[in-house]
Amino acid sequence: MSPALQPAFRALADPTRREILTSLSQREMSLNEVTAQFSMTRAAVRKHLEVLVEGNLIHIRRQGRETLSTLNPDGLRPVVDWLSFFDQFWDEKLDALKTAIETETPDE
Amino acid sequence: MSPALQPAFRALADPTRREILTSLSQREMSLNEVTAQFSMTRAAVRKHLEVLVEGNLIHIRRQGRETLSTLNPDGLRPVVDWLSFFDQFWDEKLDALKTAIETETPDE
DNA sequence: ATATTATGACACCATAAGGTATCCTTTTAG
DNA sequence: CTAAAAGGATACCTTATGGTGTCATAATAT
Repeated sequence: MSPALQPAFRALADPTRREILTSLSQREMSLNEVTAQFSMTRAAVRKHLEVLVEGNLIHIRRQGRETLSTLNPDGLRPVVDWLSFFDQFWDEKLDALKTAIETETPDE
Repeated sequence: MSPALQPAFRALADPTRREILTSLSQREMSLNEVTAQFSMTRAAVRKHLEVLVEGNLIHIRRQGRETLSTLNPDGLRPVVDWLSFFDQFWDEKLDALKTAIETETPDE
């Protein structure tokens, strides 16, 4: 149950995989359906799906003769959490801006 | 002024680079200082820094004989924005939970 | 002036990554 | 039963990546 941050970040590093995630956010899709959205072979897409599984960003299940993939939003949690550490720096800038504005327009 | 999402995600995909970002969040550091935190050569670290610059996640400036790197928190913005699209799925789950709770304890 | 410090610039390497093509197996429609 | 549909599994290929080593160069301390 470890965070598994690396596999997730690794999975997100490829544009094709990010696009796949966006597609799967709409609905569950078979390998052929996912493949139809790209100009690459089914085998290539299958590899991307496997990387996404390793990153815990999607789930795959076999139904009959097709392989259905579904988005696993929770897998993004570790990533978002890691990034949230840097929120403080944005906040600091907002605070600085707020202070600047207040100082700029002294009310009394 | 484009988002440049890919270079940022690419830069974040490596654990060493993520660690560098964390270090730089503390203070500006020279190449030697950054290198001291890892068990790899200065050249290797320098390459990582270059990738971080391409991802717009840090800034580098030459001061005298040293090269100082500083964190650029704003560079994370495109990444966070992209990820925020998926927040809705978490919210949906929260809503489902809330609904479940409300249903579970009918008040009247 | 002269080491020493801090890098830049390359050349080079092994492995990981992203893709393709081919062949085999499992389901399912006729 | 038989062919088409949907994938799985390999083997292979090219480039990108993450690293190392070596040598040259700009700043600095003595």
